[in-house]
Amino acid sequence: MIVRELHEHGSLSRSELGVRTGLTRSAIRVLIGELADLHLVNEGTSAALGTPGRPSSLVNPTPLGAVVLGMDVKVDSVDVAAVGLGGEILNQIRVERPRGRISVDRTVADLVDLVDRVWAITPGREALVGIGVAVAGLVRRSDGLVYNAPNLGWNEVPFGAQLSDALHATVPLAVANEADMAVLAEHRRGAAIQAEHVIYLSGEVGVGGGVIIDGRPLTGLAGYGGEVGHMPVNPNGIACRCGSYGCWETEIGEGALLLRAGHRPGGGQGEVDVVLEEVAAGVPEALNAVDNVGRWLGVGLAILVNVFDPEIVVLGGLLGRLHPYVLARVERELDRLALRAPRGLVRVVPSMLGTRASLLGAAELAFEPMLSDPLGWAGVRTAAIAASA
Amino acid sequence: MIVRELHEHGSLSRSELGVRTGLTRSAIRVLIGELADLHLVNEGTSAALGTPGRPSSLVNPTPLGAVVLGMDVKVDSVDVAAVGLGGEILNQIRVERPRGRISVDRTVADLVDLVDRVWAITPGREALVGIGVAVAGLVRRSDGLVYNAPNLGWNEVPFGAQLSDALHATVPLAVANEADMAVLAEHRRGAAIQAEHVIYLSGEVGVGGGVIIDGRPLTGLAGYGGEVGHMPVNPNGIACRCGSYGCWETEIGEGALLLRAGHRPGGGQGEVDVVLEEVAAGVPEALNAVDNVGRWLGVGLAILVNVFDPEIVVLGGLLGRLHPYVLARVERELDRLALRAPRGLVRVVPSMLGTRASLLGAAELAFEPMLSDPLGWAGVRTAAIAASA
DNA sequence: TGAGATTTGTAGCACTGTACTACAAACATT
DNA sequence: AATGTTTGTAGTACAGTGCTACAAATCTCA
Repeated sequence: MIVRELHEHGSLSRSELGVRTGLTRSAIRVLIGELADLHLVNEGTSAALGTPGRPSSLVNPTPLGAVVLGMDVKVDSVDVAAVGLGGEILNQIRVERPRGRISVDRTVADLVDLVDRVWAITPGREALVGIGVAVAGLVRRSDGLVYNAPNLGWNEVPFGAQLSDALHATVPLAVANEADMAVLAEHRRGAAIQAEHVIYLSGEVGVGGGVIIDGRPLTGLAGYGGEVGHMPVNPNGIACRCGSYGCWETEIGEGALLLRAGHRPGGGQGEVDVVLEEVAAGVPEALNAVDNVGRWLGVGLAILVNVFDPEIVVLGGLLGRLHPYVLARVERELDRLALRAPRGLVRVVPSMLGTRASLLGAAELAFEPMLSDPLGWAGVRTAAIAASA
Repeated sequence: MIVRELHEHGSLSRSELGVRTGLTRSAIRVLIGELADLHLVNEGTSAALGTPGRPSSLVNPTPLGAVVLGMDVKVDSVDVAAVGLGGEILNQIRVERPRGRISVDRTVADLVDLVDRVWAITPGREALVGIGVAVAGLVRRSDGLVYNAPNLGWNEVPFGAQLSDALHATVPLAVANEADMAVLAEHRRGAAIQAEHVIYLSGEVGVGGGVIIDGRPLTGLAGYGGEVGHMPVNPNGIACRCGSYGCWETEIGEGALLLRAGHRPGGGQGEVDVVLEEVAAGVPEALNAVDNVGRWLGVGLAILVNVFDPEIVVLGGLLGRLHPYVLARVERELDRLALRAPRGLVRVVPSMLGTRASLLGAAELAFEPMLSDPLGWAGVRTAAIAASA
């Protein structure tokens, strides 16, 4: 509990830790001592004052006491970052890659290369406790199988196993869906801090979704949960590349926006930028395209608001950029279509972490095994080092 | 953990309890002793044999060691039952009531009356540990406020407080949505035992939904979660009595079925029975009506399957009765509209508990405070008795 | 039919983790 | 400078669980 509080909230005084965990000063003292011995926390000077009484000493998470690798396989880029305890990005390196089919082997090789480059400039390699990878596709959590990733052209790829082998990983490696990771990051360090019921929508090429319920991520049976992009919302809708019809993505995705705005759908980021400029300039076709996105965004969100009774909806990626232009229309559709009871409790806000959300979320996922049992984890690590010596 | 295992699973041998809880024989022994002193459990004769070794003695939950009242406020009936630890219904009494606006005061009075009648034939009143009430409407969990219950004509009624006062309740009273309770019961004692990811659909007059994720009920921020009946699924759909348009309920609810089958929508159970007979007899209009329900059931379930990645969908109420007639069409729509990954994992089955599901679920909810801390709860009760003496 | 194997319950002891208490330290207030 | 407040420290006590040895109850096999 202590390590988790410090990791998620940042430095806290001993007394604040006592209040948050419910432990007494005695217990806090013993535990902080153990964690300090493991270099997971360190005690700083007294906290800020202003109140009577002896000032409480500040307990900090030691960034280099536990380090993870976060990775993000996006449609047009790949990111690797080393992240320290407390969530600080130690170093991050990105490579841009062309859109379209990109082989698994090539991706694994790129990631291995980026990892080498990150370690070259990052201390604390021996403190590595986990690896997390966000992928824009459907991922089976148990083994990191990528069931399919249309934007990458992958189908049933044992990506987790392949990457773990290539990295000669000696720590847990977890693969998960991009939006699931983004909502985790926004929940802990972004726009949804302190919200326990969060819906996140990522509008990249496709539309992904991530959900936090009661503070816990929704994964579903196998890890395919939260896939809202392919909810059938329009029975009269067009065919979707997923094989279905009238998917939400066909109405609010990048392609739908570009098409309705009179641009070629495959244009990518550059073309989207043009549309956004046109919107700002008041070009009717662009305004109309954005309005259509707003309308269908509202329809789909009405479903999700009824189903989840969330307190906040976070719009990321393209949808985050569109937030100022579509908010009014979205709110109107929600008023019209969602049940009044849950509708009254929800706010729709843009992402705070932007494109880094899924990368940071992958890092958070990588911390989980250690956070759930820091002492046990450290014990195992110490034993392994002792055995190898 | 021990009391919960025994309550949810039924009698278990000591050694089975050890395996399930991870406790050693020593710990089990001490704890069983304490629980036996509180009359929550009792030890029976040796379990069935066939294996070598000393036979393990069987531990039973004592039905009268902890008793709850479960209540169910339905559209055309009200139920009250006394339920013992282990889930056994000790006594249940129902009164039928005409459909339509029924006043809150009248309902409270009916419930108080039924409670008196149940206690008159039920021993163990002093073992009461909680009261749970299922209501066909939107309920705020924190205080039992019924935000609205269209079939009862209630709006923003402080039902929980009112009922608790009228009963002079000295134990926790919780009010919750009918379908949320039904899924709880189906999960613990019905069609979805051992499934950790469950979607339940109740088709009564309206369409309600309940969801279990990772073995835990989805409530949402205030308790309004799981309200799938008013998901907007048909943008071209008709106005719904909730004020929105194209709600799922307008396509798969009782009214939609009756209307399309050429019967008057307000006909109630009797009229539904006629339609089902017509379906069995092969009347084209009725078959067509059922097919339409199947189609839209599939569309909405495709949404839910994508969002939740469940392992089982349980159909209750009217939809449960329709299950054999609509299953094929539902499966076909799922194949067409849902993502292949989660779609492949899900089964669609009828309810096992039928009309008693929400009543049993309400009882389960009532057990929760005691189950989360049986010893503490018993301590409080003992102290209260001592103080009153 | 009886000896050994197997599994379980019992009893006592040890260990771990946390709370409790008293006291010292560091600050604000007056 | 005295007093009150809050926090850290140290020692002790207590509760809960695991461990070990032993007894009890059954099955298996010669």
